[in-house]
Formats: sequence, structure tokens, C-alpha cells
Amino acid sequence: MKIGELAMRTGCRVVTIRYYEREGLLPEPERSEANYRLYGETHVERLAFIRHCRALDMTLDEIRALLACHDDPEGTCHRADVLIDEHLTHVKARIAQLQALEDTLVALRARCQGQRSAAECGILNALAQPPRDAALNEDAEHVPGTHPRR
Amino acid sequence: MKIGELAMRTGCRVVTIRYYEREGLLPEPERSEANYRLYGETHVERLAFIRHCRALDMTLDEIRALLACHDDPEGTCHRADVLIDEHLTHVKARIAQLQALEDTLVALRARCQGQRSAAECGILNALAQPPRDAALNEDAEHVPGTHPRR
DNA sequence: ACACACCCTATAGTCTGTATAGGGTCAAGC
DNA sequence: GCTTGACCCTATACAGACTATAGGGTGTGT
Repeated sequence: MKIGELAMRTGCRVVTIRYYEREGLLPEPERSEANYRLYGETHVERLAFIRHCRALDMTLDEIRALLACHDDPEGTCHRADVLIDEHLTHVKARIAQLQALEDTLVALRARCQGQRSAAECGILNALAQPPRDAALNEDAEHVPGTHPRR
Repeated sequence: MKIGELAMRTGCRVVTIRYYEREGLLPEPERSEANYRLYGETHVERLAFIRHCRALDMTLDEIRALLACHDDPEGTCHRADVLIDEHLTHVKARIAQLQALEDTLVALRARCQGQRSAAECGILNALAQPPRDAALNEDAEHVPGTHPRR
């Protein structure tokens, strides 16, 4: 099948498939006479694996490591276990950070109901003050990813 | 004060301060004879405002909008209110996504205790299957940001 | 013969910074 | 006077995980 069909069957964009190939996650497929990429079922499976991992928010490096496990069925899967554990730890930490952030935003939002001028606005004034609690501390690690890119 | 002192007082890196200036978030300061940037207290306050907003995971565009409110004390703060509300909605949605993700990862992790070969590993096999539940669905929006960049 | 959907490569842009190269300034110590 | 080291400057490239664009080739239907 051509790249468009692979894209449809995996829910992955065409450009993204080419990107994964450049990144070494997908093997280079055969080409037609017209230099079109030609894929088989093994490519569908491998790309589904990758998208599956991406849906779990793994990095391409993590996926590379999992694919290496997968490609070595004689080896142990210990590496895969550890990777999932570490990833789970990241996700949990991220949730805790975001919940602290949510609490701070709720408190901030309660400071103004929009009826006053900007000079009197509790929100703008609170933001101008040096941060007080943990979530507002300059030392707190920045928490990225609230705004999905697309 | 010079840029290094501003950086120390705000917990912001020197290169990041210059970046904010290029992005138009910080006004261009005066320069010394040797072409060094020279800052005053207003810069400290403005940079603290920015870092405060960044700690709340706002984008630079959002911060630009808040600064515009802040710079127009005669105007209404309604725009600031709406912005915080929208941001809060983003954060809440992100928490829900990550919690679904966590559940899926916990279930995945339970499939293998590392004692078997990769070919028999429940984790690798599950990842090779087409996704079943919501968090693993190809249609699910990708959830970025678990891995803080630094 | 032409339109149109699909394919190709190469390059640049997104966002929020970080890293590097290659240089200038200034105070302290020898 | 000279060197050392900490600090400052600009410009450019890089990070991740793609997306967008330009400029072209291929294949099918009317």
C-alpha cells in the first residue's frame, strides 16, 4: 500500500510517517517505479505500536528503546518494564504539579469578578506581587504542556 | 543594575531575559557606555510578573495579553478574568487526560513482572495490539508535556 | 488534453527557551 | 603594565515532535 493508505489505517498523518522514517523508528520501505513508498502489514503493526506509545505520551527515545526490546524477542523484557515504570512516575508527578497549579489558579480567579478597573483588579495585582505559595515560587520547576500544540 | 543582578533577583536566567526582550515582553532597557543593559525596579517587577505567569504555565501570548491589561490601568480587567478562566479550563482538561493515561499505564504495567522473555512480555504484546480503550484510541488527542524540557 | 488527487524532496517554521562561538569590559592581583 | 577571571555583548544553531510551504512528478478519469 502507498503512504496515504498507511496513514488512513493508522490515524497518522503522511508527513508524520515520513518523519518517523527519518528518525529511524520506521524502516525504509520498498519503492515503486515512480519512487513511491510501498508498505506491508509489518509496517502497519510497527506504526500502530509507535502511535500507541505516543498516545501514552512516551518520547520517541523511549519508543526507540521499546522497539529495540520488541525486535529482540530472545532478550529479556526487563528494560521495557523499567521504562514503563519510569514513565508512570513522570505522569504521576505531572498530575500532582498540575493539581497544585489548578488550586492556585482557582484562588487567583476568586480575587476578581471583572467589575473593576484593571488598576484595582485582584488578579493583576496578585500577579504583580512576588509569588508566595509553592506553585508560585520562582524556584518551582516549570510545568509545561498545558497547551497542546497542533 | 546589570542583567546578572536582575537574573539573580528574579530567578530567571540571563539568556532568558534577553529572549523576553526580543519577544517584546520586557521593554528595552538603557545601555551603559560599554553597551551593557541597565535595569531599574520597574524591570524587576515586570519580570517577576512574567515569571509568575510562566509558573502558572501560561503561554507568552497569554502573558502579553495580561501585560497589556496591566499597562492600561484605566481599562477593564475583564479580559484578564476571561484569560484566567480559559487557562483554568485547559489545566483541568489536561489533568483529566493525564489521569486516564495513568490508569492505562498502571494496567499495562500489571501485565508483566519482567520474568519472561521479550516475546512473551505482556507489555510489549499489549503495545503491539490495536488500542482498545479511550486513552489508547488513535483518535484520542495526544497529551504532551509529561517530560519537562530543560 | 486537462483536472485533480496523490506522491516526492527540501527547507523553514512552531514554542520556549538552551547551548555555543567569538568577541568586548572591568576590577583585582602580580 | 599585564594577566586572570567574572561578567557582558551579538549571532546562530539546537531541542522535540511535528507542521507548513514551495516546487515538482505520477496516475486516473473525463
